[in-house]
Amino acid sequence: MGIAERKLRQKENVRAAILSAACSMAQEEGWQSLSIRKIAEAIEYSVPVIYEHFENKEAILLEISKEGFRELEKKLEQARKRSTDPEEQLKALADAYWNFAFRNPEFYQLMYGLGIPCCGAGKMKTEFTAFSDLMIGAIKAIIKKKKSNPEDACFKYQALWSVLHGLISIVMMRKSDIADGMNKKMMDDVVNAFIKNL
Amino acid sequence: MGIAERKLRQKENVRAAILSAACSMAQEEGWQSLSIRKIAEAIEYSVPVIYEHFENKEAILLEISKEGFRELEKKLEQARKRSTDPEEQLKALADAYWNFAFRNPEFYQLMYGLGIPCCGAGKMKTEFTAFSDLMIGAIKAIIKKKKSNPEDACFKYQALWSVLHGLISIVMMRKSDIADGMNKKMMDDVVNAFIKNL
DNA sequence: ATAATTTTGCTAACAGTGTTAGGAAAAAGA
DNA sequence: TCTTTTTCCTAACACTGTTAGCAAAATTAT
Repeated sequence: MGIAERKLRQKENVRAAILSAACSMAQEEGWQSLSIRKIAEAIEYSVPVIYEHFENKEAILLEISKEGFRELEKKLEQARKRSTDPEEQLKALADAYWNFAFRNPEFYQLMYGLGIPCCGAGKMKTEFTAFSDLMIGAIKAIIKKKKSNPEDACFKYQALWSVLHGLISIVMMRKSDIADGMNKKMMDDVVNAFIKNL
Repeated sequence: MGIAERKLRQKENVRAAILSAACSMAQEEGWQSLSIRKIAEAIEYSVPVIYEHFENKEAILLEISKEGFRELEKKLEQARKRSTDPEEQLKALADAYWNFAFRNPEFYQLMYGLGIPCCGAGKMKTEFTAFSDLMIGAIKAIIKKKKSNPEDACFKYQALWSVLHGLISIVMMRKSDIADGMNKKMMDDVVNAFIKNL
């Protein structure tokens, strides 16, 4: 009897519809404006049906997040295959990583827990400037001492800032998902290597 | 007549109480569980009073975020002053930056828009492993080709990951607050420099 | 001191959120 | 055909941010 199978298939369809609706809604309006009720309306079912497929909203987002990781991995795998030279491979990997992030910003934000509603976009220029001045000052002094190219100061600062913030935010948001190794000692090593290379 | 001044002072007190209550509540339970009603209860006023001091919830968070930047800048300034050698200064700056982030995680999260409720902590190990395998593979191959120290592969991978994610998330969340310069071209430069130093 | 006016701060509501209890209708099996 | 199971909805609960409208208190003017 194929009845049970048809039912299972239908159930699977509803589940897929939930994820698909959540995805496209997030892509259009961002995660903040995604609600269970809107999903229910989109899939033309009532709200409790959603809870038959997912324990709660977080479970839906978790699933989509995992889908994001799978998609990213696929892109990275494709990129790696484009060359046999490891240097080219690494460049292609970084390239694919960047492209994935900015072609699927909603996915990326979900995957790394980015996106508290209120970060005051456009209203923090002075704050960031004050911070960059401090860092660039020290970097320029080191460059001068080493007689390296002073033009690089700004670029070097941005690289250092990125690595600091990246490391911190990965450890802060994903501590329980990553290997130990990533910690303060690692940051010290990175900073030392950075200085050595100025 | 000091009446007007007293009133102004009282009003300022309420405003400060709002910010203080919001801060300590966030530190205890995180930003997600902070609500206007809870703030109102904490300062022993009714809800609409809060809206006489702040346009909306976002304005409160924005203010606290700015306070965070000021605090961070203060710590960085102190760190810089501890030495006259620029290399020591830069190390101290990075150190202070890290410490600020992990001593005030709520602040840091607010400042960089970290912290969507549902990032599925602890449930993404396999996903991250798949990603790291790809990157470490390429890195190890380059190291082998260059006959560098193979022990460094893991550390190098973490550094590259950090800088990629840091750069992306800064650009993604704070594009309108930072100087241009930070873009894909910059990432390419960073990756090239990284490869050169393997 | 009394009356008018402003300021202050409240209650109560609106529209939205995630989540769940309980029951009606439809489908399947006996 | 009757019983049982599955499916799915309405309605509610306890929250959320936000605001309209009103009562009481404080200030100012008469």
